[in-house]
Amino acid sequence: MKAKIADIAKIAGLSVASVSRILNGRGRYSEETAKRVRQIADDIGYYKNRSASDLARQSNNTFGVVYTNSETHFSEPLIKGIMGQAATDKLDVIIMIGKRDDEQGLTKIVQDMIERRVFGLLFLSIQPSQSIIDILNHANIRALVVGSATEHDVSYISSDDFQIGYQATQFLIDKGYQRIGLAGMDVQRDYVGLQRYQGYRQALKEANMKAAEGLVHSGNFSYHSGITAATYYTNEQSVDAVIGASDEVSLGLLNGFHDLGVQVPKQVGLISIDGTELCEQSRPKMTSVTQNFQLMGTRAVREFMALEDSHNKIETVTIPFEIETRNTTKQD
Amino acid sequence: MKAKIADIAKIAGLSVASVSRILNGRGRYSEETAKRVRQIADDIGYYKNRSASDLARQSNNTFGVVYTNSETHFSEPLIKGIMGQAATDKLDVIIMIGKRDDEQGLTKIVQDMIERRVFGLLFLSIQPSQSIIDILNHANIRALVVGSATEHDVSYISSDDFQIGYQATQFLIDKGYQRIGLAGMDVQRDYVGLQRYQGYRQALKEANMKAAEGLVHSGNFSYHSGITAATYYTNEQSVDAVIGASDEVSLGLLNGFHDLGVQVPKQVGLISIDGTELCEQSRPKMTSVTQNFQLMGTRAVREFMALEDSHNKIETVTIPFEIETRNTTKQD
DNA sequence: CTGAAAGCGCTTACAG
DNA sequence: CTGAAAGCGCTTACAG
Repeated sequence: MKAKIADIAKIAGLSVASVSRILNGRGRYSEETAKRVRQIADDIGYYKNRSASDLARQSNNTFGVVYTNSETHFSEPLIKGIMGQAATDKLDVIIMIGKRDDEQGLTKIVQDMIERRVFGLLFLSIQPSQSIIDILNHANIRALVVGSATEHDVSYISSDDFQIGYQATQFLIDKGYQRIGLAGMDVQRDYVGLQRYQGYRQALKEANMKAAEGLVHSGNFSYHSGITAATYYTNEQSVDAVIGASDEVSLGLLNGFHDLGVQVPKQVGLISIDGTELCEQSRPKMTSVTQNFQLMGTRAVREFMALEDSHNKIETVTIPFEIETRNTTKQD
Repeated sequence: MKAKIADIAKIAGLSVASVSRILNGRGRYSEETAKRVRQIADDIGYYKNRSASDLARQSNNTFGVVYTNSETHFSEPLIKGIMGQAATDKLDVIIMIGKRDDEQGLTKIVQDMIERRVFGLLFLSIQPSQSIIDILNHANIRALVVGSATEHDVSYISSDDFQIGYQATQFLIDKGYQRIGLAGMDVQRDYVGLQRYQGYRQALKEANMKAAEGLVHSGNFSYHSGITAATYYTNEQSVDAVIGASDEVSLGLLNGFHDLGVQVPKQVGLISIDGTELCEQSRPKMTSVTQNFQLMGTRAVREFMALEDSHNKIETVTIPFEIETRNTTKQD
């Protein structure tokens, strides 16, 4: 039988109410008896029953994060930022993991989170469908997509993907590259892909370069997408340089080119998007558009907190990125 | 105001008890009214309040997993195995993330899990201290370390680390390597490190080779450990081949050697321990002792289930591994 | 500073 | 097949 407040109360010769107040540091009580109560609680191994507490309080201070740890690598800094800020804000976070493109599984997770009455839900590396967003709205639970933009009706915290596409391309053009490929994402159906693609086109246009359709190779942000893109660019469509949609894609490109005897950066330049540790752990190290994922995580929970009182909608937040030159692009 | 059972009951003209039974599929009721009730629940957007439910049932079916996503890479398949099995067993899992070697943070997480009254706790990539284990025992919550062995008083599911050390060494000896290094873990203070080291010594001994102390280079399973080990083996202690304590260590070794102009496998052989996707994503691809992490995850939750009734202690389980030859060792 | 009491939303014997 | 009632362990006005 687990210890409960009543047990403490009996031993201390106090009422349940008083013990509750003391344990929660709420209301008035003498520090003297408080000490005794805490001692007793410790002695009998008391742990608050969260279900009872949450039920009585009719609220709780935990928020949920759902993410998928597949394909992409940037969840780590995101989580780090989130956990850090949650800790300083005395928030609890429970995490659940979903599979990408598993609508049913994701729905189950979301329902679970609703049953737990989390006060907010963060989506990492996942784009919730509109139907899931509707469920959340209906249940009156704030949702926030962090790490990537989305076309659906939720707020998000991410980099400016148009600018990422634009500046990555610009960077390559400035280096003197002519035929610039874009690989590893679906530039038609994926919202992020589309934004970046438009930035890419804009940069090319401003440089009076044509954006040959063949230069874009589709994919799903995975290592494997990079591998197949490398084959494509080697056998079917030559390029001077390519922009990889994620670090995984870029590593795939790097390895794929390597396996085909194409030298990077001597024969083809490469710039990656994300800038996680993978860029430092490849040889050659990869030049990248580095996103500030940790800051996104931090901001995400701050936004939630700011909303505690005001019932405004969460604003969409854009986090700055930077380009880090490493060894997969021409030195100048 | 969130919908509750009473609301449904009123609309349906039933008692709260009946609605509860229907929604949980417990007890007898007519399928006819059941249909009506479910419809109403759906219409008004009802979601069970888990706190109330768990409190009333005095139990719940969620277990917790705590892990750290740092340094090491094998949490992915582990989680995959866990989630898969949890889904088929209709179990809920909540995840919390801790930092390695953050005793205080870990304690907080464990307390949180106790407050939530999880019926079991899995530790991934983390070795809980004895004091944390004591807390858990005291709170009467089953704990299980998965992915690595531990000297503390908890059950665990892992590979046989002595055998890993032994067979990796044996493999290298069979290939004709003479001076065999062991890098990336603390073979004195880390339990896993110690086991593997003993296997390593045993294999050398059986081959009548001496285990020069200088061949072992300490570390913490990280990429960085690999980098420094490569420098060490290049400048201070020559080796024919080295065993990397994890894929991260091995990648560090590979890159470190590369940066120093040492060729793998031409000048030095390398075998990694873990066998995650990293081994396929490096160039050359890394030969590895491949552990079956996904199976460990699956088994972990199965063990929990098996214990539902019987109150036996969880047995320690050993999962088989295999050696996969790739390109960082001599071809024969 | 402390206690009695109501209530949070659900579940579960028990009785019918 | 259905309902009235007690109870899960805590919190929180309210009264003193």
